[in-house]
Amino acid sequence: MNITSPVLTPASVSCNECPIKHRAVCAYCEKSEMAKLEGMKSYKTYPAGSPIIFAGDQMKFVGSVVTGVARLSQTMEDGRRQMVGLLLPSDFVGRPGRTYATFDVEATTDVTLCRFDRKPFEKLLTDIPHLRERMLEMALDELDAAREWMLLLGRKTAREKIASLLTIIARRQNVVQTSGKHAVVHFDINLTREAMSEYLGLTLETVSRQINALKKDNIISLEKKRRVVVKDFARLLAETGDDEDGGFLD
Amino acid sequence: MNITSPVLTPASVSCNECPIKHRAVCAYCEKSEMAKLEGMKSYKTYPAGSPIIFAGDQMKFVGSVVTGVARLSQTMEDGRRQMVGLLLPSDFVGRPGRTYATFDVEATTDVTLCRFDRKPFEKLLTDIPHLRERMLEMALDELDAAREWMLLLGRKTAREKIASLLTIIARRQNVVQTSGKHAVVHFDINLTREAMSEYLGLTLETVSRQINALKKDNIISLEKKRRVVVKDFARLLAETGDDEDGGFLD
DNA sequence: ACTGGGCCTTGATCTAAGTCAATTTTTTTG
DNA sequence: CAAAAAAATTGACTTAGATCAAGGCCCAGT
Repeated sequence: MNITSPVLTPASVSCNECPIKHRAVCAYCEKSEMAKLEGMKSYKTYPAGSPIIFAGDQMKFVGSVVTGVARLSQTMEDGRRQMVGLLLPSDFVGRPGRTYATFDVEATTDVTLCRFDRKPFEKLLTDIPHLRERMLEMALDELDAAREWMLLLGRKTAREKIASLLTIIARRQNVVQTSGKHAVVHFDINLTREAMSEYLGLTLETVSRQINALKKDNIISLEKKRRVVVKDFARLLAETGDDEDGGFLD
Repeated sequence: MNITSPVLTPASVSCNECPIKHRAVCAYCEKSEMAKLEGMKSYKTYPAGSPIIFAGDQMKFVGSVVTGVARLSQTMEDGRRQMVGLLLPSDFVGRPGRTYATFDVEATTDVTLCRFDRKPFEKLLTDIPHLRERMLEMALDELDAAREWMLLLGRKTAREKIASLLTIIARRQNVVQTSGKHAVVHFDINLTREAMSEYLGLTLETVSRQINALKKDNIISLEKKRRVVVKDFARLLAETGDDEDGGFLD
């Protein structure tokens, strides 16, 4: 579902041709280091909607998302759910140093993971500085993202939340050119209204209403419910409540 | 203000006697490594209420909170504010590898930082594996905390938010013995109602009402507005909406 | 082509938390 | 110690978003 290129199968991909090699944990590794990882890795594909890890489970492996979209979420006893991570290709799954999972991970679209057994991976993490270096960088980036997300959850209105989500998804898919701020831009949101509501701390009805409000205000339009056309990206940005262009610094 | 022991002054403390040496970034360093850090460090004390760093500022230093409480927050153009980090002793301030600050940092109580110039510190981070190792661990812990916080912001009711905040503060001050779950426990919240509201994504009026509701329901009582007595910790925990005892795993 | 089941939309109503506006309590300081 | 400032409470009222409840749409499979 929504995987454009053919699904990768276990033994078929060498790290050389890996689509995420420049952004994943292994990004800084040298040839000899890659060889070690290559020897340990295995691919696994999870169908859309299926669980990858349950909170509380023992965590036997860690790995990188190669294709597809996965989500990290938390569930309360009475069923309230909050997404706490949106995992796209190159994002890391699992926390080295922890035996049990703290959050649920599930496949939103079909997801292929490049997996490593946790214990041996942890060993490599101490042996290969490049790996730890990249891991730290990724953790700090995620922390920054989590903090932006906290502002969204704590202070933004429903409309601002939707505009922010669309902006985030557009940015992560690299469909926005830094130049053409006013450009028309289109992309798929690989999330149901319900998944969006779990991301944003809203109900799915509110998500639906706000998306349609943005449509009525002529800021976006929809092709096929999950495909969004942003008529004027700058206007969408203005609706997020964030200052300026997002203030990209360093 | 609320600093129990005498305020540290710049040259007076050797790393040997540092109160946070077992939990700070430097926790895993060996003697020779500590010597390098010792040569670079300097203390600075910020009075309660004063800014430590503004978002957008150039980040000249990084460091650890030695005493006091600081907060990391984000402000929207129209003044809405959300706290995105609560920094207690041993917590790290600043993000290595970033030239400009993304968030505001300000002193909530008087705060003493153990500071390092950013550039030389980054150099040490690549030279001393122990430093990077601890840094990664701390970043991952903060990420987990941020994700719990996201659940709080996105899905919890005002009452659950207050109960959660009190629980978090009590835990961080180590006043809760894992054994005596039903024990009476008292501690200070070094935060104004407004600061609490910024933490929780509420207004200060709602914070006040909910604290008084918990008081009326005989779950807590107050001495001096900022000092809380939890009558029965297990009951407070039940009010957080989290499952069980917080499910401490590994 | 028909039908069943996910999704999604839309309307009516409800409510938790926000807003506005005084007080009261506590802390600071001259 | 009194006065001023800061923080906290409390009440009355409003509102954004939740909840409850139909329907509609769009494909996947027979």
